[in-house]
Amino acid sequence: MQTPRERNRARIMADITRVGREHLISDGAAALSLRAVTRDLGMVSSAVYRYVRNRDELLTLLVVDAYDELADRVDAALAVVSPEAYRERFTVIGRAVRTWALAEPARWALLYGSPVPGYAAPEDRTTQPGTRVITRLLELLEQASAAGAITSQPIPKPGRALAADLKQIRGDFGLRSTSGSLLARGVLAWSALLGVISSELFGVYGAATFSAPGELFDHQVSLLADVTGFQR
Amino acid sequence: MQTPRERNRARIMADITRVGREHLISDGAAALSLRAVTRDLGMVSSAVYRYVRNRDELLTLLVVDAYDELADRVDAALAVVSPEAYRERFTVIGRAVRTWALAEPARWALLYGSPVPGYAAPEDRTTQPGTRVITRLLELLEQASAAGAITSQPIPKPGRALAADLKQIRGDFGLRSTSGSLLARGVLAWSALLGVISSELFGVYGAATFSAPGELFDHQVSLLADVTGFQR
DNA sequence: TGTACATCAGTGAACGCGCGTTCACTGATGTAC
DNA sequence: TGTACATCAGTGAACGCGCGTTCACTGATGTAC
Repeated sequence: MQTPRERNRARIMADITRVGREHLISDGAAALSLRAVTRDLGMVSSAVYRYVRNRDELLTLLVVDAYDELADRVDAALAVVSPEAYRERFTVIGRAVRTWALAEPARWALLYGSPVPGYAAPEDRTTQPGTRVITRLLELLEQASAAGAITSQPIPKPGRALAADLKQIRGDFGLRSTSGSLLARGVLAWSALLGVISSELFGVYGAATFSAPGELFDHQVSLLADVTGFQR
Repeated sequence: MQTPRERNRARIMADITRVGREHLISDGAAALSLRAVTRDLGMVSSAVYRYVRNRDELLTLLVVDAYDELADRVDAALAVVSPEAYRERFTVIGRAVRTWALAEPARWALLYGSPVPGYAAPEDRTTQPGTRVITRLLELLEQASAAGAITSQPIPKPGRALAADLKQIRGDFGLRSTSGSLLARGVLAWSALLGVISSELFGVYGAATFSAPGELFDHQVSLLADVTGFQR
């Protein structure tokens, strides 16, 4: 049902995204240049404007593309783990995220690193893909909790405002079994995971400190599973 | 003992750093421009080269400046807390880091956000200031541990390579009382802290999700204190 | 204390480069009858 | 099926901008005797 023109357009949009990814890798998001991308496609610089409104829109394409690829990897990794192996599923999410980040550092930086100066991701286009992974994590908490597979812990009581926020989130995501306290631990686990991965990727610990970063990561994820309450 | 010339030079170096900081805030590190900084100082663009070898050196100045200011804030915050209040000291480190990050998001991004494309911080100049805060954290673990104020926890056993790395670090930092397992938890706490702060600062959770980010942070730090083993 | 020379700070012009975006245009593809 | 018109894709020139870095230079500051 596609005309040749439509097919061509789709192909070129894909090409733009692909070349944009490559430029992200070599120059970073702040230096991403529409002209350079177009040049690599063998077009004249003004031709991109037939496909993309401006530079910000190219960035948005790349953000959405990256969120979706990351989430696809997580979903693929989860697909081969038993739905009842809650702790393992947590570990698998962590490992899949790290694996993608190590393979795609520039795109990781685009999603979870410093904001690109002058660019604000449009929420209406990035929120859905951007919440796919954390949604998986919340689903996992919900299922584990419903199955009684979460260790209750004597954690500090959230303040009033925090408790209200947590309640709101539980409503938004339809979490019935997940307590506010568990949700708070899940949020910490996710932030901590981002921190652990970014620390490794961005070189916080220096090159020579950890010779086996994979072992360090597995250990940290295991600790995070403990805090969250996943039974061993 | 300073000649007028030396005094002038020192003043201008300070001016360059100050204006550089301002540009970092408005444009980010990747777009930091020597020319723009010099222009703001009322000099002609080529004049900076009397003070700074090139753009990378300006970035290094700003990195060192930022690390030192952050560490100074942490030290100042710790100074008013009893040396035996171990858990509180942990909390105070976390809060001081967050407070600085919120006040100086661009400089935070320079230190702990995405790497600046094409720039590598020279280890001989940035490692010392860059490790000041984590050194405080490790000292705290050591003291708390020596005082028996750390709860032992049934944590996963580190693998061989990780165990060797941890042993090396304990040697480098002169940690006698700190076990490898405690050190690993401390490293997690630090990475997680970076992740929690960057998540808030870089907008990982969207603008509307948490109405009281300070409460969320305190709660998360408290959880991290638990994982690390600080007694309540 | 005064002078001759050396060092330093700042100037202004220049090199060569890349950027985002607009615009009038040509030729190809698609659509209505 | 053929033709007339509308839409679309890509061109090439242009606008106005900013960048890092080098270089020969002038005048001010510092130093040795």
